Amino acid sequence: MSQKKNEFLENKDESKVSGEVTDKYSLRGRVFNRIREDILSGKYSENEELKEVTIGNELGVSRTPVREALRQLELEGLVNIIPNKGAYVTGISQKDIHDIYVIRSYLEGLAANWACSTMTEEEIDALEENIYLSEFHVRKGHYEQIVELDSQFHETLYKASGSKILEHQLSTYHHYVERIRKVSLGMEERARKSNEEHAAILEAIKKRDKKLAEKLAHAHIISTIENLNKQGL
Amino acid sequence: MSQKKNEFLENKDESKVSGEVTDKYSLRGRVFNRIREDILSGKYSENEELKEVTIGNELGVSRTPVREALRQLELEGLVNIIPNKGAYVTGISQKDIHDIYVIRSYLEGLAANWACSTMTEEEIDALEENIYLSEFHVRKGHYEQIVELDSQFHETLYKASGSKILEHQLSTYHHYVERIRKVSLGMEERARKSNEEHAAILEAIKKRDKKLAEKLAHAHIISTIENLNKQGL
DNA sequence: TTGTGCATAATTGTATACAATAATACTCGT
DNA sequence: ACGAGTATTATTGTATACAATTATGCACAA
Repeated sequence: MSQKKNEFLENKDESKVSGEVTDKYSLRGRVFNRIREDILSGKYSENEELKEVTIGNELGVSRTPVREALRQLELEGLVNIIPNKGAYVTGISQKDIHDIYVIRSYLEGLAANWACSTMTEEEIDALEENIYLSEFHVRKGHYEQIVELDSQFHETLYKASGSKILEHQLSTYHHYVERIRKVSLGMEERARKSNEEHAAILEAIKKRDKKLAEKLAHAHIISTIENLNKQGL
Repeated sequence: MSQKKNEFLENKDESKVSGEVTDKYSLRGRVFNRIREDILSGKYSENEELKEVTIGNELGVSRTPVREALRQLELEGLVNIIPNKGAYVTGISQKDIHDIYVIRSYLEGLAANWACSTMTEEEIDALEENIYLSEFHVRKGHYEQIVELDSQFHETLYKASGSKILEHQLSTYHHYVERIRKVSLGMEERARKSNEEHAAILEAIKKRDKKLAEKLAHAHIISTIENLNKQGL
């Protein structure tokens, strides 16, 4: 075998994004994330066949981790596996992304509603700090940090909802549209407005006003959708 | 090895439930369904460790299909895998079930709303037949068929929503609570009422009245929750 | 030329072998 | 008796071998 010093086998640390399910430090986990990334980024085209040996060779690993990764991606809906035939890229369309945001608008509302009952003081403090910090980075134009803080805000909210199921689902969607979020928050105008909306949501939760919190969280995502439309996404 | 004629290896046909992701005819698919069933039915207790070889021996298969199944179950949230340690049963609590129904109440509403734009004549016909047939089986007390028709009704609605994402998610939840649904629809009173609600939802969709369809579909699931509470679930 | 059938190759499905890691038990000194 | 350190075992992680299935190509007849 060519033994071509594959950097994939070395690269053990990536930015730790919250809400991860798959193990980042096993080969399977890394193959999983890699393929997912490649699908979401459009490296693979719709309906393209993903062959276990080919991917394995590209990444310098055997079929085993690749197979496991593909099976998991099937459950995420990113690949379609036809038994005894192969794994085919499903990809996600513009409409899919739109649908995810609409679904999220309901579920984030629900999370905010539930969080009114279950959010702890520590979580409130964490969100206040998040908003404060984010304000700073927006002024400075630190987009990397803005995106990370946005992730943290939402993940904290999900956890604070007190529902394992809801948290799991929202995390999945949130990660799904990670790429899109980076573009969206790349506009200063939107980043600022988004943070203001976060602040309003937190205020409602602090007052334990379920209806208001739900409405604001819902509106926050709708507002994101409108922004995406403006950007032609 | 003991070679104890394991019936698991023979049993190739099970009731074909719609919305299935995993292949029922591969070993992996059958192991997956079996473990899921065992977790949902309470055969495994919370936090119990699932060892690959043990399960493999019980089912008369090697570790490979078991591993793949466990990795998939991790994504469904039914097991928690700690790298290099093991797979532990997460199970789903009463609260989880309740949460799923609340989430579904929103998403089924959304599905009904969207279906107003996208449902075809064929789908409408199928649902009308479904309701008509279901009426018959309710009168006769054929609970097996009632549950199957209920599944079909909802799966058709999901598909008619025209959203791959929404369909996928609702199917997953729907299957998650399959066991519960059987109990719920086992009450004649509820089975009858449920079918009436289906009819009302379909009428709204036929009139392409999005708001009404959404409201009725939402209420249908809420109504189911209330029924479950009545049954002490 | 076209299409059918068979041989061959490519690919997935499953089992097993080997490697790495974590859990357990044991030894030995105090 | 007790604990630290180490050897042993158990278990998971990955690679490879073999089996089953599907795709491909070629021969050959109409």
